[in-house]
Amino acid sequence: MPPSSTVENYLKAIYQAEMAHAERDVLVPMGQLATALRVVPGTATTMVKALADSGLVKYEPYAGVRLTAAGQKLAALVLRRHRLIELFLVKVLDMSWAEVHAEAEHLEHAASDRLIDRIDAMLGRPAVDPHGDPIPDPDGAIVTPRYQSLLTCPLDTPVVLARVINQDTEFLRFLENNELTPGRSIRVETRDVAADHVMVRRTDDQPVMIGMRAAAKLLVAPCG
Amino acid sequence: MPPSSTVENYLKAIYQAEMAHAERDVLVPMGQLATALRVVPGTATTMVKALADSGLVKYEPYAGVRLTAAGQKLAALVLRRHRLIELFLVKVLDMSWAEVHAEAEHLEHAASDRLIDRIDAMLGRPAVDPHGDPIPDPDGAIVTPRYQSLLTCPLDTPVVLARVINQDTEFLRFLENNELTPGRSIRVETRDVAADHVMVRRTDDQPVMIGMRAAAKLLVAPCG
DNA sequence: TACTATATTTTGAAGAATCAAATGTCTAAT
DNA sequence: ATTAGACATTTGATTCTTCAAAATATAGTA
Repeated sequence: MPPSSTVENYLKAIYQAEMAHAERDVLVPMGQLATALRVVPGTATTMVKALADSGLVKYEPYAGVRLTAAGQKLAALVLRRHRLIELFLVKVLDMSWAEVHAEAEHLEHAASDRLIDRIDAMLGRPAVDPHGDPIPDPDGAIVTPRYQSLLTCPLDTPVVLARVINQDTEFLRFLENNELTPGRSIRVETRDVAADHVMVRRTDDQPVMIGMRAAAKLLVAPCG
Repeated sequence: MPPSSTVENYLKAIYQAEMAHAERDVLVPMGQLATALRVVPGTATTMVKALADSGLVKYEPYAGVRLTAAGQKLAALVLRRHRLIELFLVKVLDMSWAEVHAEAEHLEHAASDRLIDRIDAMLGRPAVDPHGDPIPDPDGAIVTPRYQSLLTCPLDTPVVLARVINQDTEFLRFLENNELTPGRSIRVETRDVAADHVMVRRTDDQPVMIGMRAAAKLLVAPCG
């Protein structure tokens, strides 16, 4: 039988936690996983042991969990569904950038491969979703460019906003209101570690001030 | 918390079983409900008792079950989601008439009111789905015209196909292949009870032969 | 090294939804 | 009025996912 949506959510969370690190072979600690899934730690332990029995993850007690190849593929396919749905909702149903994440969280478990392929075709086989997150292909393969963030990119150099790694509705609304959406050109004018902020200037010369925690979630590519 | 999809499915099944009768105040027998939901009878009994405790149905032991007003509303809203999704999949995603039912069975439990309203707006607040089933409004109100079927309509009189009460994929494919879809004009030429068939003629003069069981599932309205 | 703080696992229990099979009820025909 | 056969309910068990709280392991500090 197909994986339950609970299983899909665990795999997705592990996948995303692994991706948050540059190094390969990271182990996701149980506590972090439990927090991400909003369950108590014991629940995550129980569930991860079950996933390990199904061969979807490698579980190392007291150390953490890592996806197997099978688990990675399944997780990537969930992400594929999620991201195609998000883009579809924005492009076709004209929903807001900020609200589609929550909607896709539910629909990703209900949409058939058939439907997802239709959506994919209608959108012209897109490479990224509205947040700039890459969309895995039907085999689960995914290309994830390594971007710099607003914290690491060169100062006073035009860059293009490529990806936002934070699905929080309020944060996305803030970005939308300030025209800081993927595709936009900007440059970082100053960084003040003491004040914990980054000063960004848009092409229309409007300045936007962003806290460093938030700035780390905005990824940029060299201009051009 | 919102009703589980299991609860939604029970309510929907009861609603549809009630609708299958012309009389008001029918009691749906447990066996029929169990069959519709593909569970053993005992499961249906257990579940229906829980629904009764939530005030969604009236349960009469050994007699059957009936929706309360609250249950009716919830059921109608599930049907609303289901039918809008079906129509959307056909019109916007160009999916086949025959395949959207199964897809909608899953999506109906995952789509938010927000999304459903978007879809409704995009489709121009339609009154019926691709099978001619009426779409309840956002309050759960529904207008269900009483049609005649191919078994009861006058002979040799042009009528328009209004509704198909059977979601079986193979049957729908058969109808599609024979151009017997809602909106089409036809007339019934002969009925042969002994041979158990009805002979229908399309506007293009092509004859189609249909068994009586199937003919009962095709509802028609007077022409014009 | 011993200790403490933090993270993790274990244990026991719960609710939702299901099944198999035993039991009970109803109806209609003898 | 009895009873066979159909239908419905009950009982006991199972799977999945979760929690609370007790028990245990690990890592860092003194």
